[in-house]
Amino acid sequence: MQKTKRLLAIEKIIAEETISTQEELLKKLKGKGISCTQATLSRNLRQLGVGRIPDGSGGYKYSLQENHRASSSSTLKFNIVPVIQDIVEAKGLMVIRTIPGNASNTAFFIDGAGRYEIAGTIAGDDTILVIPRDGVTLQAVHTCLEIILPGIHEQVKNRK
Amino acid sequence: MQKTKRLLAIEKIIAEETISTQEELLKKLKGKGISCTQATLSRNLRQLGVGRIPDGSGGYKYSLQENHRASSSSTLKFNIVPVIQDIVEAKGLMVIRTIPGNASNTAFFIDGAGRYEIAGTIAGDDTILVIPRDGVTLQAVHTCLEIILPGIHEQVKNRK
DNA sequence: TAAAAAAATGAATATATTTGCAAAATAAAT
DNA sequence: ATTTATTTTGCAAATATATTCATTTTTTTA
Repeated sequence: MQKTKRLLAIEKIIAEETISTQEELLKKLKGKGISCTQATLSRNLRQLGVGRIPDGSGGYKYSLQENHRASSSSTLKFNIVPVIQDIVEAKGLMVIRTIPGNASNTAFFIDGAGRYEIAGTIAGDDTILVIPRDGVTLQAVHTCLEIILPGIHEQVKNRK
Repeated sequence: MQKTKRLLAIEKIIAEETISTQEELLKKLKGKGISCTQATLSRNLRQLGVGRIPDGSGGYKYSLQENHRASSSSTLKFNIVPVIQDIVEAKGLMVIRTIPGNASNTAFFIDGAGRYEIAGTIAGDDTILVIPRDGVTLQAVHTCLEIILPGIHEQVKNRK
Protein backbone atom coordinates (compact mmCIF):
# COMPACT_ATOMS: atom_id res chain seq x y z
CA MET A 1 0.00 0.00 0.00
CA GLN A 2 1.36 3.34 -1.05
CA LYS A 3 -0.32 5.28 1.70
CA THR A 4 1.16 3.31 4.56
CA LYS A 5 4.63 3.82 3.25
CA ARG A 6 3.98 7.52 2.94
CA LEU A 7 2.56 7.87 6.43
CA LEU A 8 5.55 6.14 7.92
CA ALA A 9 7.91 8.29 5.90
CA ILE A 10 6.10 11.41 7.08
CA GLU A 11 6.39 10.39 10.72
CA LYS A 12 10.04 9.67 10.29
CA ILE A 13 10.87 12.91 8.54
CA ILE A 14 8.97 14.97 11.06
CA ALA A 15 10.62 13.21 13.95
CA GLU A 16 14.09 13.74 12.55
CA GLU A 17 14.09 17.18 11.01
CA THR A 18 12.39 20.51 11.27
CA ILE A 19 9.63 20.92 8.74
CA SER A 20 7.69 24.12 8.65
CA THR A 21 5.37 23.86 5.68
CA GLN A 22 3.62 21.10 3.85
CA GLU A 23 5.32 22.14 0.64
CA GLU A 24 8.63 21.59 2.35
CA LEU A 25 7.58 18.15 3.48
CA LEU A 26 6.42 17.44 -0.05
CA LYS A 27 9.93 18.00 -1.36
CA LYS A 28 11.52 15.81 1.27
CA LEU A 29 9.16 13.03 0.34
CA LYS A 30 9.89 13.49 -3.33
CA GLY A 31 13.55 13.09 -2.46
CA LYS A 32 12.69 9.67 -1.09
CA GLY A 33 10.77 8.73 -4.17
CA ILE A 34 7.37 9.32 -2.65
CA SER A 35 5.11 11.74 -4.40
CA CYS A 36 1.68 13.15 -3.78
CA THR A 37 0.01 16.54 -3.62
CA GLN A 38 -0.05 18.99 -0.79
CA ALA A 39 -3.75 18.31 -0.30
CA THR A 40 -3.02 14.71 0.44
CA LEU A 41 -0.38 15.70 2.93
CA SER A 42 -2.85 17.90 4.69
CA ARG A 43 -5.15 14.92 5.13
CA ASN A 44 -2.36 12.61 6.13
CA LEU A 45 -0.98 14.96 8.73
CA ARG A 46 -4.36 15.22 10.36
CA GLN A 47 -4.73 11.48 10.39
CA LEU A 48 -1.34 11.07 12.01
CA GLY A 49 -2.18 13.63 14.66
CA VAL A 50 0.64 15.86 13.55
CA GLY A 51 0.31 19.39 14.86
CA ARG A 52 1.89 22.66 13.86
CA ILE A 53 3.51 24.44 16.73
CA PRO A 54 5.73 27.47 17.24
CA ASP A 55 9.37 26.43 17.08
CA GLY A 56 10.45 28.97 19.64
CA SER A 57 12.38 31.12 17.23
CA GLY A 58 9.73 32.91 15.27
CA GLY A 59 8.70 30.09 13.01
CA TYR A 60 6.56 27.02 13.04
CA LYS A 61 7.29 23.35 12.79
CA TYR A 62 5.26 20.22 12.42
CA SER A 63 5.35 17.97 15.40
CA LEU A 64 4.16 14.51 16.29
CA GLN A 65 1.87 14.74 19.21
CA GLU A 66 3.94 12.01 20.76
CA ASN A 67 2.26 11.61 24.08
CA HIS A 68 -0.10 14.50 24.06
CA ARG A 69 -2.69 12.17 25.41
CA ALA A 70 -0.35 9.86 27.22
CA SER A 71 1.65 12.58 28.88
CA SER A 72 -1.40 13.86 30.63
CA SER A 73 -0.95 11.02 33.04
CA SER A 74 2.74 10.77 33.56
CA THR A 75 2.17 9.30 36.99
CA LEU A 76 0.15 6.50 35.49
CA LYS A 77 2.84 5.94 32.95
CA PHE A 78 5.40 5.71 35.68
CA ASN A 79 3.29 3.13 37.44
CA ILE A 80 2.85 1.02 34.38
CA VAL A 81 6.44 0.50 33.32
CA PRO A 82 7.33 -1.54 36.43
CA VAL A 83 4.67 -4.17 35.71
CA ILE A 84 6.25 -5.10 32.40
CA GLN A 85 7.96 -8.49 32.54
CA ASP A 86 9.06 -9.27 29.05
CA ILE A 87 8.78 -8.35 25.39
CA VAL A 88 9.18 -10.96 22.67
CA GLU A 89 8.63 -10.96 18.96
CA ALA A 90 6.65 -13.75 17.32
CA LYS A 91 5.19 -14.18 13.87
CA GLY A 92 5.77 -10.55 13.03
CA LEU A 93 3.75 -9.58 16.09
CA MET A 94 4.90 -8.46 19.48
CA VAL A 95 4.03 -10.07 22.76
CA ILE A 96 4.34 -8.21 26.01
CA ARG A 97 4.06 -10.03 29.32
CA THR A 98 3.17 -8.23 32.52
CA ILE A 99 2.77 -9.31 36.09
CA PRO A 100 -0.61 -11.05 36.45
CA GLY A 101 -3.73 -8.93 36.16
CA ASN A 102 -2.02 -5.95 34.56
CA ALA A 103 -2.20 -6.68 30.87
CA SER A 104 -5.49 -4.95 30.32
CA ASN A 105 -4.49 -1.66 31.91
CA THR A 106 -1.23 -1.61 30.07
CA ALA A 107 -2.84 -2.38 26.74
CA PHE A 108 -5.35 0.36 27.32
CA PHE A 109 -2.51 2.75 27.89
CA ILE A 110 -0.72 1.67 24.75
CA ASP A 111 -3.91 2.05 22.72
CA GLY A 112 -4.47 5.45 24.22
CA ALA A 113 -1.23 6.74 22.82
CA GLY A 114 -2.84 6.55 19.41
CA ARG A 115 0.30 5.60 17.57
CA TYR A 116 -0.08 4.94 13.92
CA GLU A 117 2.40 2.07 13.96
CA ILE A 118 0.15 -0.05 16.16
CA ALA A 119 -2.96 -1.43 14.52
CA GLY A 120 -4.29 -2.61 17.86
CA THR A 121 -3.75 -4.72 20.95
CA ILE A 122 -5.40 -7.70 22.55
CA ALA A 123 -4.90 -8.31 26.25
CA GLY A 124 -5.43 -11.34 28.44
CA ASP A 125 -4.55 -11.44 32.11
CA ASP A 126 -0.81 -11.09 31.86
CA THR A 127 -0.19 -11.05 28.13
CA ILE A 128 -0.65 -8.40 25.49
CA LEU A 129 -0.52 -9.03 21.80
CA VAL A 130 0.56 -5.93 19.94
CA ILE A 131 -0.41 -5.98 16.29
CA PRO A 132 1.71 -3.74 14.09
CA ARG A 133 0.14 -2.11 11.10
CA ASP A 134 1.05 -3.61 7.74
CA GLY A 135 4.42 -2.48 6.57
CA VAL A 136 5.60 -1.51 10.04
CA THR A 137 8.73 -3.23 11.23
CA LEU A 138 9.05 -4.65 14.71
CA GLN A 139 11.98 -2.32 15.12
CA ALA A 140 9.58 0.57 14.59
CA VAL A 141 7.21 -0.90 17.15
CA HIS A 142 10.01 -1.09 19.69
CA THR A 143 10.81 2.57 19.09
CA CYS A 144 7.16 3.36 19.41
CA LEU A 145 6.79 1.49 22.71
CA GLU A 146 9.76 3.33 24.10
CA ILE A 147 8.02 6.58 23.21
CA ILE A 148 4.77 5.56 24.84
CA LEU A 149 6.41 4.06 27.91
CA PRO A 150 9.88 5.51 28.34
CA GLY A 151 12.16 3.09 30.08
CA ILE A 152 10.22 0.00 29.11
CA HIS A 153 13.18 -1.72 27.52
CA GLU A 154 15.46 -0.88 30.38
CA GLN A 155 12.85 -2.35 32.69
CA VAL A 156 12.76 -5.58 30.72
CA LYS A 157 16.53 -5.83 30.65
CA ASN A 158 16.71 -5.48 34.40
CA ARG A 159 14.14 -8.23 34.90
CA LYS A 160 16.39 -10.80 33.27
CA MET B 1 -0.96 46.59 29.77
CA GLN B 2 -3.63 45.46 27.38
CA LYS B 3 -1.53 42.78 25.83
CA THR B 4 -0.84 40.88 29.02
CA LYS B 5 -4.50 40.69 29.80
CA ARG B 6 -5.18 39.39 26.33
CA LEU B 7 -2.46 36.76 26.46
CA LEU B 8 -3.75 35.44 29.74
CA ALA B 9 -7.30 35.39 28.44
CA ILE B 10 -6.16 33.48 25.38
CA GLU B 11 -4.39 30.87 27.47
CA LYS B 12 -7.42 30.47 29.66
CA ILE B 13 -9.89 30.13 26.82
CA ILE B 14 -7.72 27.64 25.00
CA ALA B 15 -7.23 25.60 28.14
CA GLU B 16 -10.92 25.48 28.89
CA GLU B 17 -12.65 25.11 25.57
CA THR B 18 -12.10 23.80 22.11
CA ILE B 19 -11.10 26.50 19.68
CA SER B 20 -10.48 25.64 16.09
CA THR B 21 -9.88 28.91 14.33
CA GLN B 22 -8.46 32.27 15.20
CA GLU B 23 -11.70 33.92 14.15
CA GLU B 24 -13.48 31.78 16.70
CA LEU B 25 -11.06 32.80 19.38
CA LEU B 26 -11.53 36.39 18.32
CA LYS B 27 -15.24 36.18 19.10
CA LYS B 28 -14.68 34.57 22.47
CA LEU B 29 -12.34 37.38 23.38
CA LYS B 30 -14.81 39.96 22.20
CA GLY B 31 -17.34 38.35 24.52
CA LYS B 32 -14.96 39.08 27.36
CA GLY B 33 -14.53 42.67 26.31
CA ILE B 34 -11.15 42.13 24.71
CA SER B 35 -10.83 43.10 21.10
CA CYS B 36 -8.08 42.93 18.54
CA THR B 37 -7.62 41.68 15.00
CA GLN B 38 -6.87 38.24 13.71
CA ALA B 39 -3.39 39.39 12.80
CA THR B 40 -2.64 40.17 16.39
CA LEU B 41 -3.97 36.82 17.49
CA SER B 42 -1.71 35.08 15.05
CA ARG B 43 1.25 36.84 16.61
CA ASN B 44 0.07 36.22 20.14
CA LEU B 45 -0.55 32.54 19.60
CA ARG B 46 2.94 32.11 18.29
CA GLN B 47 4.38 33.95 21.24
CA LEU B 48 2.45 31.78 23.66
CA GLY B 49 3.63 28.64 21.96
CA VAL B 50 0.11 27.65 21.11
CA GLY B 51 -0.05 24.96 18.48
CA ARG B 52 -2.79 23.73 16.22
CA ILE B 53 -3.30 20.01 16.43
CA PRO B 54 -5.81 17.47 15.17
CA ASP B 55 -8.62 17.04 17.67
CA GLY B 56 -9.03 13.39 16.87
CA SER B 57 -12.43 13.78 15.28
CA GLY B 58 -11.69 15.31 11.94
CA GLY B 59 -11.04 18.83 13.04
CA TYR B 60 -8.34 20.92 14.57
CA LYS B 61 -7.98 22.69 17.84
CA TYR B 62 -5.54 25.10 19.35
CA SER B 63 -3.55 23.70 22.19
CA LEU B 64 -1.12 24.99 24.74
CA GLN B 65 2.07 23.13 24.36
CA GLU B 66 1.77 22.37 28.02
CA ASN B 67 4.77 20.26 28.58
CA HIS B 68 5.90 19.69 25.06
CA ARG B 69 9.38 20.33 26.24
CA ALA B 70 8.87 19.13 29.77
CA SER B 71 7.09 15.94 28.84
CA SER B 72 10.09 14.72 26.97
CA SER B 73 11.56 13.93 30.34
CA SER B 74 8.70 12.63 32.39
CA THR B 75 11.11 10.57 34.44
CA LEU B 76 12.97 13.68 35.38
CA LYS B 77 9.73 15.34 36.27
CA PHE B 78 8.84 12.42 38.45
CA ASN B 79 12.14 12.72 40.22
CA ILE B 80 11.75 16.40 40.84
CA VAL B 81 8.40 16.53 42.56
CA PRO B 82 9.60 14.61 45.63
CA VAL B 83 12.31 17.16 46.41
CA ILE B 84 9.79 19.94 46.86
CA GLN B 85 9.40 20.91 50.50
CA ASP B 86 7.13 23.89 50.57
CA ILE B 87 5.49 26.61 48.57
CA VAL B 88 4.72 29.99 50.09
CA GLU B 89 3.54 33.27 48.71
CA ALA B 90 5.31 36.48 49.64
CA LYS B 91 5.15 40.00 48.31
CA GLY B 92 3.25 38.89 45.26
CA LEU B 93 6.03 36.44 44.48
CA MET B 94 6.22 32.75 45.09
CA VAL B 95 8.87 30.97 47.07
CA ILE B 96 9.50 27.27 46.63
CA ARG B 97 11.72 25.41 49.04
CA THR B 98 13.37 22.13 48.13
CA ILE B 99 15.59 19.73 49.95
CA PRO B 100 19.12 21.16 50.01
CA GLY B 101 21.02 21.33 46.75
CA ASN B 102 18.00 20.81 44.54
CA ALA B 103 16.73 24.32 43.94
CA SER B 104 18.77 24.91 40.83
CA ASN B 105 17.67 21.78 39.02
CA THR B 106 14.08 22.39 39.87
CA ALA B 107 14.21 26.00 38.76
CA PHE B 108 15.80 24.95 35.51
CA PHE B 109 12.96 22.57 34.97
CA ILE B 110 10.36 25.23 35.69
CA ASP B 111 12.06 27.65 33.33
CA GLY B 112 12.21 25.00 30.68
CA ALA B 113 8.46 24.67 30.63
CA GLY B 114 8.40 28.07 29.00
CA ARG B 115 5.19 29.19 30.65
CA TYR B 116 4.07 32.68 29.90
CA GLU B 117 2.83 33.26 33.45
CA ILE B 118 6.32 33.01 34.87
CA ALA B 119 8.65 35.90 34.13
CA GLY B 120 11.58 34.01 35.56
CA THR B 121 13.11 32.22 38.51
CA ILE B 122 16.08 32.70 40.77
CA ALA B 123 17.46 29.72 42.64
CA GLY B 124 19.76 29.40 45.63
CA ASP B 125 20.66 26.11 47.24
CA ASP B 126 17.30 25.12 48.56
CA THR B 127 15.09 28.06 47.65
CA ILE B 128 13.57 29.20 44.40
CA LEU B 129 12.01 32.56 43.85
CA VAL B 130 9.36 32.41 41.15
CA ILE B 131 8.58 35.79 39.63
CA PRO B 132 5.15 36.02 38.02
CA ARG B 133 4.69 38.23 35.03
CA ASP B 134 2.88 41.49 35.69
CA GLY B 135 -0.84 41.02 35.89
CA VAL B 136 -0.59 37.31 36.66
CA THR B 137 -2.22 36.21 39.89
CA LEU B 138 -0.55 33.83 42.30
CA GLN B 139 -3.52 31.59 41.77
CA ALA B 140 -2.56 31.39 38.12
CA VAL B 141 1.01 30.59 39.08
CA HIS B 142 -0.19 27.75 41.26
CA THR B 143 -2.18 26.34 38.37
CA CYS B 144 0.82 26.75 36.19
CA LEU B 145 3.12 24.93 38.58
CA GLU B 146 0.69 22.06 38.80
CA ILE B 147 0.82 21.81 35.03
CA ILE B 148 4.60 21.82 34.94
CA LEU B 149 5.00 19.46 37.87
CA PRO B 150 1.83 17.43 38.34
CA GLY B 151 1.35 16.45 41.93
CA ILE B 152 3.46 19.23 43.35
CA HIS B 153 0.76 20.55 45.64
CA GLU B 154 -0.17 17.12 46.83
CA GLN B 155 3.50 16.58 47.62
CA VAL B 156 3.65 19.75 49.67
CA LYS B 157 0.50 18.86 51.55
CA ASN B 158 1.91 15.49 52.50
CA ARG B 159 5.08 17.04 53.81
CA LYS B 160 3.23 18.96 56.44
C1' DT C 1 8.77 66.33 30.63
C1' DA C 2 10.18 66.16 25.78
C1' DA C 3 12.48 63.52 22.42
C1' DA C 4 14.02 59.09 20.79
C1' DA C 5 13.61 54.22 20.60
C1' DA C 6 11.13 50.07 20.91
C1' DA C 7 7.00 47.44 20.87
C1' DA C 8 2.29 46.62 19.52
C1' DT C 9 -1.43 46.95 16.31
C1' DG C 10 -4.61 47.19 12.19
C1' DA C 11 -5.50 47.03 7.30
C1' DA C 12 -4.47 44.87 3.34
C1' DT C 13 -2.09 41.30 1.20
C1' DA C 14 0.62 37.16 0.63
C1' DT C 15 1.12 32.61 1.95
C1' DA C 16 -0.44 28.30 3.64
C1' DT C 17 -3.91 24.87 4.69
C1' DT C 18 -8.28 22.62 4.16
C1' DT C 19 -12.20 20.93 1.54
C1' DG C 20 -15.81 19.72 -2.17
C1' DC C 21 -16.11 17.04 -5.89
C1' DA C 22 -15.04 13.89 -9.55
C1' DA C 23 -11.80 10.48 -11.05
C1' DA C 24 -8.75 6.72 -10.00
C1' DA C 25 -7.22 3.02 -7.23
C1' DT C 26 -8.01 -0.56 -3.95
C1' DA C 27 -10.68 -3.93 -1.51
C1' DA C 28 -14.88 -6.77 -1.04
C1' DA C 29 -18.58 -9.41 -2.73
C1' DT C 30 -20.96 -12.06 -6.14
C1' DA D 1 -13.21 -12.66 -13.13
C1' DT D 2 -16.72 -8.95 -12.87
C1' DT D 3 -19.27 -6.01 -10.45
C1' DT D 4 -20.02 -3.17 -6.32
C1' DA D 5 -18.54 -0.70 -2.48
C1' DT D 6 -14.86 1.77 -0.12
C1' DT D 7 -10.91 4.37 0.10
C1' DT D 8 -7.55 7.38 -1.75
C1' DT D 9 -6.15 11.15 -4.57
C1' DG D 10 -5.66 15.36 -7.45
C1' DC D 11 -7.47 19.63 -8.94
C1' DA D 12 -9.49 23.87 -8.09
C1' DA D 13 -11.68 26.73 -4.97
C1' DA D 14 -12.62 28.18 -0.28
C1' DT D 15 -10.77 29.10 4.32
C1' DA D 16 -7.53 30.15 7.45
C1' DT D 17 -3.14 32.00 8.92
C1' DA D 18 1.09 34.80 8.58
C1' DT D 19 3.44 38.95 7.14
C1' DT D 20 4.45 43.66 5.31
C1' DC D 21 4.12 48.30 6.01
C1' DA D 22 2.44 52.42 8.04
C1' DT D 23 0.69 54.16 12.27
C1' DT D 24 -0.14 54.35 17.08
C1' DT D 25 1.04 53.28 21.70
C1' DT D 26 4.21 52.36 25.20
C1' DT D 27 8.73 52.51 27.22
C1' DT D 28 13.30 54.47 27.73
C1' DT D 29 16.54 58.05 27.75
C1' DA D 30 18.24 62.59 28.09
